[in-house]
Amino acid sequence: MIEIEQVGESCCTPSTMSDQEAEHFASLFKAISHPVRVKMLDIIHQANTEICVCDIEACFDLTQPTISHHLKILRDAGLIESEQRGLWVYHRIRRDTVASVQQFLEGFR
Amino acid sequence: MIEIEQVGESCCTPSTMSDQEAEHFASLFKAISHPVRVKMLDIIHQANTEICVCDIEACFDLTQPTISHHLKILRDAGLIESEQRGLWVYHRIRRDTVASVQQFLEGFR
DNA sequence: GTACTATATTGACAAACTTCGATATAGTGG
DNA sequence: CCACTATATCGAAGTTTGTCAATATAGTAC
Repeated sequence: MIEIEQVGESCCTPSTMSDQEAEHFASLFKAISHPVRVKMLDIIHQANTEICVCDIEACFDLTQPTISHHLKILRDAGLIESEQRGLWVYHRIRRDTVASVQQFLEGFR
Repeated sequence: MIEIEQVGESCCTPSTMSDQEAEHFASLFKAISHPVRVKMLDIIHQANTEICVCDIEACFDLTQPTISHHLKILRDAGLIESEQRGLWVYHRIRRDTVASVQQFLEGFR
């Protein structure tokens, strides 16, 4: 359970950000916060909309369940989308989500 | 210990990203991957270069050591910088670091 | 010097994360 | 149907993270 209690009047510089928004973006950042997943995003991006799990596996010294786990985290966060065709599952970046993270950071400049 | 072994020739879509780069940005994302720290960045940004720890404390239902811990994570990641003046420590966003994260994400669009 | 204040550090505990081996699911092809 | 392949899920072990209470540090004011 996360506790972010906004004390309202006693907070001298009230945040314009809701707890929901903070949690939403924190979970997005958490999804990208592992070097394997950072590299996965790059591999998927480089592959240009067509890459399957077995190809991704070949890039890492990790077991298949671990690769599958990291892909699920990226998928659950909405950072990639997956499509099954036959036995293979293909992946691509969700540019809308990446853009929303970028836009969020724009607020801190 | 993190293991990202690039298998070279067997990887059909070689990543253009070095392991170092992946780890660098993963650690930046990790620093922002907690709702308290997301909100802290917003509070510090809203305060416009002048806010001390005790002011930040007032915005959360957390103890002082916990606030100090989260601030240290942001500082170590280079996302904020801190300056002591008398008893107080003031904080501000490091726009260059935020910009570098934005630029990094630009590569995935 | 002492008393006080703001912040940092330490140590402990619970919760979450990462990884693996084992197993399950689901599609293909005989 | 059976054998095979690609991917997902489960369960457990080890590591990391978040939080607190207690304590330390360092600056201010007397």
